[in-house]
Amino acid sequence: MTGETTARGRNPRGAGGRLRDDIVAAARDLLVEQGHETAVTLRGVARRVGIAAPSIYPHFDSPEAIVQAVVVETFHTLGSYVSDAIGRLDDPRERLLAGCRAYITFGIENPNLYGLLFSRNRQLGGQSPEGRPLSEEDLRGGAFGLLVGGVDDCIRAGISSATSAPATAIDIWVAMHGIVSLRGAQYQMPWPPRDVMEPPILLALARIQP
Amino acid sequence: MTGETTARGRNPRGAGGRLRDDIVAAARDLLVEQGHETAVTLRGVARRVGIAAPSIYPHFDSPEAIVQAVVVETFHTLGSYVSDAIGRLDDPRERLLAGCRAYITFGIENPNLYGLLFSRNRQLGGQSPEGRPLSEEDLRGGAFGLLVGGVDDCIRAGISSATSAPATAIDIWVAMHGIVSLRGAQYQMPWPPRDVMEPPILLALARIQP
DNA sequence: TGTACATCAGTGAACGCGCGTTCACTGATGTAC
DNA sequence: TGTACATCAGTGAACGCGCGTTCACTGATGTAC
Repeated sequence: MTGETTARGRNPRGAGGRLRDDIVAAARDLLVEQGHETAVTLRGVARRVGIAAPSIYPHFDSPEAIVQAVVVETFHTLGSYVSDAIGRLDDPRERLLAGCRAYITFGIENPNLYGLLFSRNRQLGGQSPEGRPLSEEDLRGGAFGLLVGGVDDCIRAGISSATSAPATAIDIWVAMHGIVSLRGAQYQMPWPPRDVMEPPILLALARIQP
Repeated sequence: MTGETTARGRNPRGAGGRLRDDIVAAARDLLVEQGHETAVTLRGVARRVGIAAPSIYPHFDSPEAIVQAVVVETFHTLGSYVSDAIGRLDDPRERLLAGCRAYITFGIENPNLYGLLFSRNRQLGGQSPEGRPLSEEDLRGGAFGLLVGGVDDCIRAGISSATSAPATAIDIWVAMHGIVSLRGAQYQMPWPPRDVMEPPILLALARIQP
């Protein structure tokens, strides 16, 4: 995530794909800094990368397609982030809490990218005019899939009294999403420290006795 | 909330303020339809109202100021909506559930306006370049204040084991916000019916035994 | 080994559009005398 | 009761800007013969 405008030479033959990566990285940087989807303009991205505006067309049909590429990348990043956090833990309760904590941390540390993932009119398979729809796989195989698995492990271990892992995962997900969104947007609220606020919410919704 | 472009005559003397209301209504309509804050352009609003673009300046310094007026209006609408829902109920548990249900209903039925209220860079007192900051009063006296009161009533009635009404209200608020945001954005998810999903979440977070 | 050619990875100028903003103005209506 | 004037509630034309998109082009590099 460098994001500086650097002098760049022409790519060697066969490495035209490098420019594609540079374009996505520049768009990501613009989104991180500006926050708004409208910050990603074709000319703005080109300036950032250090190329002429029309040079983007061989790689992306529209600015929206560039944003979509950032969305796909960010879903993968978020999934890896959560996956890494629970990777070396055994206890199902600890795994669940650690995964949720990682999810929320990612959202708080990357509020603009996180907001992009779940903004209206950007849903899985939905409205976006050009971008290819995200498959259910993109979500199921990602952070949400890990959450369902984490809840299921707690149910099987007998520490959660929940009856449906997917329904319980949805409960937890909406709470995590609310925490991320509102902490990011309403930073003037007297928020309790995360370690005080989050575990009771998560355990209550996971139907785990504290 | 009419929103049609109508022929309009000049306002009589002393009624210049009417145009202000028309401008805010047009901006609200654009936000409802388009969803994005960038849909509110000075020229677009003027077209919608049926006036020349410069005629907006005596009433608003910038498009952002128009959006801010919609935000203020919407906060009041949301507060009234919740207030009406709990108005004729006595039982504290019923009042809390009814108020929460109304909040979520407002959000689901007005997803774009709701999203505007809590979008990043639009927080109480924050970043917006021109708009006057929302006072704490705007929130405290509104829906969030009612929520704190509702939780407090349940604690005093002995049906909630929560120890802090404000902290518990925050827990409930983030969950409601998550429900509204994600139901609006991710309509492909297999959402349970609201009556099945919401009360258990709200009661669990309110620390009320079911 | 040379050389003509194709391809790749872009460039630079130009276009039309909607935008925010400015400026001088217009014409109805109330008010002072 | 008339009339000059101030004010209110706007208008219309023009500007410069950044945008997406198009078009013909350029120059390095690999490849066929």
